Amino acid sequence: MLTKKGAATRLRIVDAAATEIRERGVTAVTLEDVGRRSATGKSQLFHYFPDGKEQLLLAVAQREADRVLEDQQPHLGELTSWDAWDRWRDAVVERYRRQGVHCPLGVLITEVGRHTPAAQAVTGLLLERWQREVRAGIGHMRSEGLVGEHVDPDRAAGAVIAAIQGGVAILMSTGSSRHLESALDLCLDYLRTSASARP
Amino acid sequence: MLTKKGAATRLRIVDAAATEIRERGVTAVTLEDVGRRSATGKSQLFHYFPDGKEQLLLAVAQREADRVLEDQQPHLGELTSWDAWDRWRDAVVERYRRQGVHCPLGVLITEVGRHTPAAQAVTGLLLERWQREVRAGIGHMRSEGLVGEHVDPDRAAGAVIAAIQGGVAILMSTGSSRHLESALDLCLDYLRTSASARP
DNA sequence: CCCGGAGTGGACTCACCAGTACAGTACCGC
DNA sequence: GCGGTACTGTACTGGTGAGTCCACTCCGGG
Repeated sequence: MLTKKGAATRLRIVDAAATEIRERGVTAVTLEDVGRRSATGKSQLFHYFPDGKEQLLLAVAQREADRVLEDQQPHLGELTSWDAWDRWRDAVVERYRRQGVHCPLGVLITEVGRHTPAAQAVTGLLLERWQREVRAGIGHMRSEGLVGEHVDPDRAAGAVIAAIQGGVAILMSTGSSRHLESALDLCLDYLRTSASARP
Repeated sequence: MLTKKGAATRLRIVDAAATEIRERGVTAVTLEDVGRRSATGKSQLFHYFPDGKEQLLLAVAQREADRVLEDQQPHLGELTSWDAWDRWRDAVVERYRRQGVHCPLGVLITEVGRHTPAAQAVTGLLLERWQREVRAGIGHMRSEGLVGEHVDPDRAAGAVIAAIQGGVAILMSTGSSRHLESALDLCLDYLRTSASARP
């Protein structure tokens, strides 16, 4: 009950919606805009997303969430040396700098996620996966003695994720990546110096 | 051209809008809701805010921005000892924990601020004022030798602000203040240990 | 007291947009 | 090729909400 053609159309709709939202924000985008961009109509849209706009937005959020982690690979998966951490740092900054003022996921969350548990779950899962990878990296560094014993990998990873989120939030509203860079650098500096600091 | 009575009504409208937005989000709130809550009507609303909803939202954003800093006082203004920093930390965490899932300012920014320069200026100014106060605190600690010479107060303050923003963003989408606390603690720990760390 | 403008009430317009109805067409299994 | 189901186009509906209009009241100054 979903032919190859149908799947392609569905994908085209999600893509179109994601692009429109990136460019003009959730509120401004109408289903007609999505239809125009994807060369479809309302009937297709409701055919593939019977619950309408909300369901479509959820699909878009899911897609954007996946993309967030994809864009950090392969660096995020192999945080096993300070060089690797620096490469990852640069990749994160670059990714968000390129994205600029538009944070599709953030907007979707504040817009859709507040009241629907499903959308909230998307963010929660993303944060969890993200934090797990960072934590693994910190754990590895610690086991090699490159990060102090007194550092709790989970809390530190949480702090790093928060630092990135905040930096991105500020980037979104000011257009400058300075805060993001400062925040990440402070975290990395903290980890680096922790090995020799008091326990 | 604005009697005492008029000023009171205007204030009542802004208050009502702010409360409604806190409770139900920007998109969900209609001018009728605001009217009902403030015991006014559309005519008053447009009397005091000729440019309609956008102007009202801007006034609300302004008000919320002021409140953000107010709520951190007096701690924010006197970051002159580690005890004071800890009190401030607790005040920030408490403030946002109480605010919970609703970040009126954040929502207003993502909603209004993206395209209107005026709203963007509100955020920009808030961040600037905030960062200046934190920077002053770090500068003071450094001049007393409690923070390392190699720490750049401006960058560190930027990182602290970003950490808070990110912690709050995560608090908003997950309901847990753990990330906010971890992020702030990491920053404070960084500052504390910087005095004895390698330059 | 009375006049002008600030302040107020509420009905009305108008546009917009999510969602629906129902038509027709393309594709797949048999 | 044939039947049914997946797919697609389009016109329509119904509700909603921003912004307008105008008649009215209140209040302070002269």
